[in-house]
Amino acid sequence: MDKLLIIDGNSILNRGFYGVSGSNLLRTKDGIYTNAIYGFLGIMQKVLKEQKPKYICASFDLKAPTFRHKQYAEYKANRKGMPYELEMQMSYMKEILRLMNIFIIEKEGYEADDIVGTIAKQMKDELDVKILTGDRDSFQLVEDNINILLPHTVRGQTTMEIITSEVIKEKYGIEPIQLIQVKALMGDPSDNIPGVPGIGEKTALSLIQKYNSVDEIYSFIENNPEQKEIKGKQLENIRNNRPLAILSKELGTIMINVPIEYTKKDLIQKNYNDAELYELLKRLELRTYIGKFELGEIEETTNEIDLGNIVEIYEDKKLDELISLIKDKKEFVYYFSDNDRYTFEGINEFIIYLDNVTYSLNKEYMTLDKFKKYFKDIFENKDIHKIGYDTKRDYIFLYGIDIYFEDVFFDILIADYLIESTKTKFNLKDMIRQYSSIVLKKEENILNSEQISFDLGFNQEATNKVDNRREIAKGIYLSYIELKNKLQDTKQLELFNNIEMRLVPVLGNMEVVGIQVDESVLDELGKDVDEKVIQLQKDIYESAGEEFNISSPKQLGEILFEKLKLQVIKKNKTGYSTDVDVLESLENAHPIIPKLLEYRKYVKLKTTYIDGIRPYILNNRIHTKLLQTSTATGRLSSIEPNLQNIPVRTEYGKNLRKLFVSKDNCVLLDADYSQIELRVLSHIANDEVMLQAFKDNVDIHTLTAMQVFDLKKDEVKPADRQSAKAVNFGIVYGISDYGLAKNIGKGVKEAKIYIDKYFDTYKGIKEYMSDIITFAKENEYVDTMFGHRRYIPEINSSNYIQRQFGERVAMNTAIQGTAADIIKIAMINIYNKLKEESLKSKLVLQIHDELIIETYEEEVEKVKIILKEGMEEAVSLKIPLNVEVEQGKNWFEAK
DNA sequence: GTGGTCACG
DNA sequence: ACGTACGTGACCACT
Repeated sequence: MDKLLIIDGNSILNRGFYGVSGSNLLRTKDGIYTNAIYGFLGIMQKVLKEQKPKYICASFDLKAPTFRHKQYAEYKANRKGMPYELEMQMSYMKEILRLMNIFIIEKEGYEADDIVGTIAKQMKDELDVKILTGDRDSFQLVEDNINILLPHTVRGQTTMEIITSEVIKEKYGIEPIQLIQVKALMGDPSDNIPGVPGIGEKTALSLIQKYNSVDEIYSFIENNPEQKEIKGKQLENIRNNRPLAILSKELGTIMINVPIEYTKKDLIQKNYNDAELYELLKRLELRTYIGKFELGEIEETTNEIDLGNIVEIYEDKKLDELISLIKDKKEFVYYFSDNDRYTFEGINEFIIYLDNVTYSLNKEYMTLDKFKKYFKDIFENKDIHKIGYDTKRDYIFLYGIDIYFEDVFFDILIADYLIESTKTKFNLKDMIRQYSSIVLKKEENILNSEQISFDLGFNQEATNKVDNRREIAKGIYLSYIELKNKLQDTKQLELFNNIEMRLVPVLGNMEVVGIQVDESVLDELGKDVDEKVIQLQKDIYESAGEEFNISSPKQLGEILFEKLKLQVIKKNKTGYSTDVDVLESLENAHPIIPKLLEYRKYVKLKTTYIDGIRPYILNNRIHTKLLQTSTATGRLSSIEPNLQNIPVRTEYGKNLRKLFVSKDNCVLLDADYSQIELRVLSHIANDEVMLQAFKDNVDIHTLTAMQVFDLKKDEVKPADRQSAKAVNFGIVYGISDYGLAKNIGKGVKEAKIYIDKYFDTYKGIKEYMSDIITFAKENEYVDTMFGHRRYIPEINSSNYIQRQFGERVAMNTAIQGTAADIIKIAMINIYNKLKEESLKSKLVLQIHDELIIETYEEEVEKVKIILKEGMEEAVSLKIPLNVEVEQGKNWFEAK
């Protein structure tokens, strides 16, 4: 049977609007908002690709003064109007659909979902109907030939959940059509459907599962006055609110008889009006979709921008002139066009831009000696301002040829990250387009990734195909101007200059230096782990009575919950959950469980940490990449390999830390902040009680236990302290009773009492949490003490879950982010101090609240002080920061 | 390429 | 009534 795709236009546009909203909503240079359209097309494109429907249509609400009935008018009036930014996108969206020759159905006085319902029911016998909507209310339409495609957008990635009758039955235990009955009872506040007071989803579902419908519930009650199945307050509510239930049922029912006229032929998907569609998408600056909808090969050009001249430098006289011009102007833009940044040979071209002229120094002319002769001074002179993109890469490349690029003036990559810190993927081409409207001619001739790499394998031929030199140079320059203003506007310029830019050489240096490893540790530990894994595998097979892939959650789930009939604790999208929580709660249910837990532990150790790390060892050192632009809070992250999550919590896993050693004549100094996040919180919130506790150096978890559980100091048992610790962590994460309850394995009620007690004790923190949420709701962002800003559009979402998430983020970001800022400052100060004092010891790792320095034996005493004081005195808070320093030949000993 | 799981702060 | 603790990255299975 051919497929028909019916799009609920309003719902999907809404989805697009709230799904695609970064810091500043996507808009064109003429100020047309396009984020909802962007999201709509993204979802639609995905569905078209997956479903390939032969028939297609879309419907939209059309408001009119005619209403279904009087109550409806009131109901409608109560609904929140569309934001202006969304409303203005509606007509463009319809126009795009028209140009795609997609049949649009609207009818005065009817909503999109009613039209969708009507068409679906009318066409279900002839066509395989798929309804694309983000509205769960539409589930009631599902039947054998009608499925719902429900888009989920997570971090810009769209996935489609297919809702069939089976899914509904599985999920709710009722037929799809009965969802109307459920809704009649529970209501829906967001849609102003009242429902029966005191009845929520749980009760409504169980009632319908039992009695099938609202009517049957009422006849049951009436015909059995003696019944005891429904009783008390609930019975009273149901009995007294029959009119509400009936009204709610009516309001919650999607119409399937809207008078609309169309023929099956109207619904056929025809060809797009390519040329016009192309023009419109271009005007809306939605270039990605021009490609995705295959609207031909588009040669985009950059109009109206004066790219300036290009000057090829091929003789020393010209180069001398350029150098003196640079020294005169003291500021220039540069870019290394390359296919391998690790070596000088990998650079194809070096471009410099100033005074609207692009200078090109190509590799035939620019030998290594010449480059060093002319540019070492330039790059090492901090009074000459260098503006670039991904300057940490440049630092590393230049370091390799003995040029020490220690003062970065402006990196547009990092500037862009500060402007949009929730973004994780950056590339030069998009950035230039966004900030300068210059469009690079072809993808292949610039690098796509901002990360440094020791083994980039770019194809050299592709690299020189298109001449984009002026576009890149001018693009970086214009981005710099634009970003500088944005940093100013968002009050982040100081953070950018004093912290982020000064951190670049620190991180570059740490990457180049790397950390020494003793590979024999891996060999020995590997052998041990292998043996354990093999034995455990054997035990598990025996216990299960068959062999299967233990690492497959699917196969494991079948064994545990079908074959061994263990109790299902938790489910996930794909089936049974088998995570630690589940296994631990089944610990005594079957002898296979402890074996599985152990198996998982050893396999993790082997795959991720033993076999996983080995390939990164280069001349006995590991050079992890420290990313400065990957987290929303301002923390760093570590990749290839990740050295910020090396095991420490279990005795056995900890042994891996013996892998990380100091080189000859050195030791590792390891320093970490004690309770930095809580200290930061007490400072920001200005909470007297907690500040005093830190001043007196009392154990904060014990104090919390005393306050929250009403105990005297000697009455606090280790378990109490443990629970109190969880509460403190919870506060930092943005507390919720449910989350806390889950973590400490107690009831939600109990958790709530703890939280109330906590806020009773730490009144300043309570006030701070409520203030920060208010601030975030008003401004849709929060920031750290040093101004690192994070936008939280979710905080005003109409979706409860998203909104709650937004609130937790608001509470957590300033704390986590400020701590991140502080250790960055410490790193900068320590790095510079080591340099100033001509010490050879080097920073080698940062693990969020911990720094490791590979320290020469003769420098230990000096470095210890620099490290400790550098961290403790990074900032001055109302209370001291406490740092503990340890030393050892390896990381295990030094911790 | 995504989801599940698990390592860290 | 609603269903989650905050921030990351790597590995495996599976589609």
